[in-house]
Amino acid sequence: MASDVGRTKRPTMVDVATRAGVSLKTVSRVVNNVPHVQPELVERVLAAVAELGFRRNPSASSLRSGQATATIGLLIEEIANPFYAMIAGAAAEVARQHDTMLIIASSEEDPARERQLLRDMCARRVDGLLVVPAGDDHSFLRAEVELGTPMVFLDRPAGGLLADTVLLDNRGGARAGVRRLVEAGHRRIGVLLDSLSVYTMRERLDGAQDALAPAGVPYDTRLVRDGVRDPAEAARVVSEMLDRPDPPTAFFSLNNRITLGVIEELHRRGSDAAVLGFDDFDVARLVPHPLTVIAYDARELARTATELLFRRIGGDRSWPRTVVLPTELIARGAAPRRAGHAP
Amino acid sequence: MASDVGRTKRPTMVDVATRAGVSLKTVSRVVNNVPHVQPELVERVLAAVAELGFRRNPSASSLRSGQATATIGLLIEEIANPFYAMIAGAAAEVARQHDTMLIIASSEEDPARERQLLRDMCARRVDGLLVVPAGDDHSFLRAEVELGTPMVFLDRPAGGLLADTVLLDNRGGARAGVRRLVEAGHRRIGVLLDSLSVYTMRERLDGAQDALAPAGVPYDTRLVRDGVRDPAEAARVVSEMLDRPDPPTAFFSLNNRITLGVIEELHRRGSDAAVLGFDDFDVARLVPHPLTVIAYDARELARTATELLFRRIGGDRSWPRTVVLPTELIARGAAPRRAGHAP
DNA sequence: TATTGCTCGGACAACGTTGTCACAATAGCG
DNA sequence: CGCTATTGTGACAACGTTGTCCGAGCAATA
Repeated sequence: MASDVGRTKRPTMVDVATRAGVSLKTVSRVVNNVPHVQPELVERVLAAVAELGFRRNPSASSLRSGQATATIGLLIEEIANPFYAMIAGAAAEVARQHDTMLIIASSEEDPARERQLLRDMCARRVDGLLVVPAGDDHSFLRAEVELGTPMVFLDRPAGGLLADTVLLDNRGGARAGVRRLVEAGHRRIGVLLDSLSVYTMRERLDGAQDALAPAGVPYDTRLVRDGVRDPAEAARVVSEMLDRPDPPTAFFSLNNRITLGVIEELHRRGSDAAVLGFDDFDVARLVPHPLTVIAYDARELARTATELLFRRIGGDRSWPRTVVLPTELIARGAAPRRAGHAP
Repeated sequence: MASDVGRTKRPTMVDVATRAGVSLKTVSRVVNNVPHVQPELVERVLAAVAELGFRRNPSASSLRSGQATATIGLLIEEIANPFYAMIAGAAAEVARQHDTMLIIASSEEDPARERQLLRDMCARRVDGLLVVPAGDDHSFLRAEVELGTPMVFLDRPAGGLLADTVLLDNRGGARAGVRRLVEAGHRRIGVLLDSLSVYTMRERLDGAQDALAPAGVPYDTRLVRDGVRDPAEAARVVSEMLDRPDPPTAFFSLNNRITLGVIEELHRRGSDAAVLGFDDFDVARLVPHPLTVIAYDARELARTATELLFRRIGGDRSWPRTVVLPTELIARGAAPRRAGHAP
């Protein structure tokens, strides 16, 4: 009589049990695929589950069992950035293969926010955490790690915490790219970068210096410009450098947003300065200027990190490891008009 | 004595209560900011919380209170796609303003997977759901909606379900763009699109037809090509159309991936056919060919939808509404060389 | 047929939190 | 000074699920 009153609440296992005429525990067993339940009962339970539209309450489940929420967290800087979008896509794909949901949170480069978000995700009992660090102190996570939440850092190393890390060979890539510029005869190379406070930028700049020194090319700080936030700013800086008495014959841009601005300005002026850019981008081959990019596989970066994370979740207790993925030099853009450099 | 044994478990409110010398309930009150607790006790509890590193277990919390997990779900097609990345970014931003986490799941255009993911997110008791539909039947969500999970659909309408929806004016945008082509004298316009099974593509094609008919331009099905999946395929189709006896003098590309291929091929051939593309993209102004794009604000789309969702979560029970956001025509790319069309 | 061994169902408690209710302590009033 | 309001605190149960344990049922064997 009263059984169908109050259609407002979600069905529970008790409802299913009543409907199927079995005990609560039997429903639990069926739902959790525990073997040795009579096939006939299994069928009755499944029928009841379907009829009532029952779905297990994961809060109750993970509260009782104390384990697994089938969720991993990904902390990045900004999801709208294509680089992180690719990271997220690859991580989601691997997560899916493990029947796991992915929670994505953006730190917006703010260490305080990063801290809060990471704590929040831990409080949600995620099974594991993928982190592109924003701050440089992650010792506050040590307690969580000891409590058993596996973590893998990617793209940048963690600060003050021994943990699995997957990085790109920023330094080696920059070194190889700049070496090629130097070998092509360039001796004045303008370098534009976003912010030296970011690990990857420092590595890339170090790589550039690595390549300059052995070739006897002086490191001219007037040709290195920090704080270039967007394409417009990059264009301005390029313009300014080209107006100097001895303008650069080549530019090294440390990320792809900057590369766009550099190319735009060079194209506008009809300059034939060489451009080397860190980060490939999908329309690179369409740009109206010859361009060499230091490319890497962001998806592979995320895939490697996520697989490592799942190994940890699966119980791998070996010593934390650091993986460094290679970069690759690729020539892109319009064919060079003819590489003639200023004297 | 035994109180500090087993440092392996997370501290609970009971631990905090013991430490602070108050009752469990008082801890709960402090943690939940319930007023009328003696300031001194609040302080003691907070101190204990800090010392033990306590964080509330959200599983237990939401199990008991039956409400709010401070999480919303976003279902999209593929997170690595820049369009969806922007959607996700804007949604995450609004979610953050509401102290809410965002779970992102990708349907990969698979209705079965969409269904499973949506159910899964509902089972997780998300506070609300943002959905870019992949399938065309969402009646299976009716039960969830009635159970009180608010949902907002965006970019495409839901099938078989009355729900809040935020769309772009695909049809109007396409109409305006094609009208401009027609007014410029084009009478043979090649149309390239991804798949007619997608709502937005159908709308855009309809919009194109809307513009052709009143101008007396015949709708030539030989100039409409479905199933153009990637830039390479688009380039092939363009090449083929240009080799016809009466080649198109303009192309309308229904998404930006196609636009890239179209432009690449036109540029390669040195053709000056006009290009109209749906979707703006960040390097559009760099492309070596004049180009008009039908642009829209994807972030605004997501923002509107997410804000609507939070209004629902906040208790707005008004009749479901549909919002249509405008598009805009923008001229991009290299300046036209001189618009001379074939006779 | 009695005994053993094995399978499988069900009663019960527990996970960590919060809502309900009742009680203690204090203040306000006649 | 005793009575009621008001405020602050705690005992208890409950959320929905799962682990433990016991015992009923049944087949195989002596």
